[in-house]
Amino acid sequence: MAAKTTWFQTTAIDYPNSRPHIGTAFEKLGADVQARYRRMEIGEENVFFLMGNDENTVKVSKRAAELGLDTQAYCDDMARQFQEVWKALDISYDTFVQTSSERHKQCCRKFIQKVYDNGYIYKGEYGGWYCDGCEEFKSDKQHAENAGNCPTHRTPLVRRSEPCYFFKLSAFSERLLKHYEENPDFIQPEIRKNEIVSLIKTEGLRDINISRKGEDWGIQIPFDPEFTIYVWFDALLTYITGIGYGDDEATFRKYWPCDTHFIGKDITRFHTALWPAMLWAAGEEAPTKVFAHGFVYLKLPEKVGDKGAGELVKIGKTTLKELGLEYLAEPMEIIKKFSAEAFRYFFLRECPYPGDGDFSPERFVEVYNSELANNLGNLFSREMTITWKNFEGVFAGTAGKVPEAVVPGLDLKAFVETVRGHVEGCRYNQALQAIVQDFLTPTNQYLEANAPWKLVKTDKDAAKRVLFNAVQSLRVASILLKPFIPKSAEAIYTSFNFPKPWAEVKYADAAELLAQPDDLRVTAELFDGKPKPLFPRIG
RNA sequence: CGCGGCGUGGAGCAGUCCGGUUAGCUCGCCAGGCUCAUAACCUGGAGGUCGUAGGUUCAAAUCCUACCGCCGCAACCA
Repeated sequence: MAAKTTWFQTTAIDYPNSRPHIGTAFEKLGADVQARYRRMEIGEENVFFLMGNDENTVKVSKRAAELGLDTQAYCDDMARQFQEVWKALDISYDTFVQTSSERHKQCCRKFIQKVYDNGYIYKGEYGGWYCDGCEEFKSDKQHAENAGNCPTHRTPLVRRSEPCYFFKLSAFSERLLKHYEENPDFIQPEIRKNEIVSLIKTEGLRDINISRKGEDWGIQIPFDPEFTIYVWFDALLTYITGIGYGDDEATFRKYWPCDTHFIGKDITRFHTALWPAMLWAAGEEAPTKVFAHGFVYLKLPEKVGDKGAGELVKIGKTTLKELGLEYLAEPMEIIKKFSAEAFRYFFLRECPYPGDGDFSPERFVEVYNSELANNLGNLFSREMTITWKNFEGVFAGTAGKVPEAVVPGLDLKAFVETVRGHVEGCRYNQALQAIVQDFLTPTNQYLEANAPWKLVKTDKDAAKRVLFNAVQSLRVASILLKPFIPKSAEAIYTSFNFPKPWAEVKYADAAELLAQPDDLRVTAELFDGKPKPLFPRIG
């Protein structure tokens, strides 16, 4: 089988009816680590990371109307705000698609036309509970739970049916099940796959209504302009319009099929059932993998202990604002208060990407202080300082010398492979745990056991060797940490004259201890013989 | 019987799929050490009948059954 030499990944596109919160940030972070890792391994030019906003929904136009804004202007401003947050978090996306963009609309129409021409779309009638106030259909569940009334307007819902277009999703049940079976990694983690399989087996798939009538916001259906395209049918297409489907065939063919769609676990069924079916209906391949990550829940101290999902601004009956903690729902505030690197590290270390995780201010400080400040940051500081004090930052005579291993019993190659496996499997927390516990902590122990600050008084060369060896741990760790905390990792790596340029390091470079042509030396700028703390302690 | 997750020393977790060395790790706590370092780092210690009750087995946190408690999702909230 021909190996694909490119890597294409996406995150779910977000509704811009409110600003991004830590939950959405969590998804982008996990995806960003993967993109950065892939770029290290196969080169910048072969990786494409797509993100975007999902704007063609009635909710967005309503929100804009509430604010008295033009819908498009509102969308553009939200897109700007979203990207501001993603940039502050160092999310390294290559393109940001707005579904209200002309290119997306055109490509979308081409796609739906194709599906229509292929006979997978037919006209029918859709019936449901309708609210005149909301101008939308409510689910049977909402109808039942609110005694037949609209939950917001408190007026009776009326049974209404209207013509619409259906997509023949039901025609793909068998093919989907077969696809899951033949591609066991298609849906990750496995738990989500089991859910979908049992869902299809027990409930089957029904044809879905992919049109809305009489909306002025959205994408018109090319073969019947009275209708607009149902948001999901349009949103999913972002993943292909963003890489040129319908107008840049070469780029599209270079990257499709998608290597991984990163999504939240709640929208698994859209991505693993509807989406492949849509693609097949248009004669395209299904994506290679869909990774459904877990959610982050705010965990607040004491009585407020209620976990809030989704709308994170609301915790049970209390709002964050009332608690004076509103900044917690705003990634920007956390970044400003601490740092993007700290934000990245915390979520990636603390919350298992495949499962759910908690965010609490106390835990945030704890993880930051113990692992970033006390362990990694302090290790960096002590090595730099001793080296500077005793050798003016130069390890004279180490040119051509191969460093010795500092962690007893650790097979470096195997260790790097373990970390690599965790990264590729999106088990970021385990990757970080391994780096800290199995590598950085033992390096601190190595320094303690060999006490170069003492040894330097009796055997200066021996002390130099110890430090020279220990510096390698910083090199190895910085390479392994590059996808996670890019800026800090770079700061560590470039504090020495390691021969390989930072932009070119790969995970494989971390697996070997090699001699370098010049004497190793400290190149970082020091202040009074000390480096600037990488991670100042909090509190 | 809608679907799924969780319950392991004070807190947060790993281990459970493929039962078997003294049940690991982080934080906290106590006592030492060290003093190169961001009051950091290192060593040692106290603290757990692994939700409950049964069952299988030479042997169970790990497999089976029942029960209790907590939580999330349920087709446009990541």
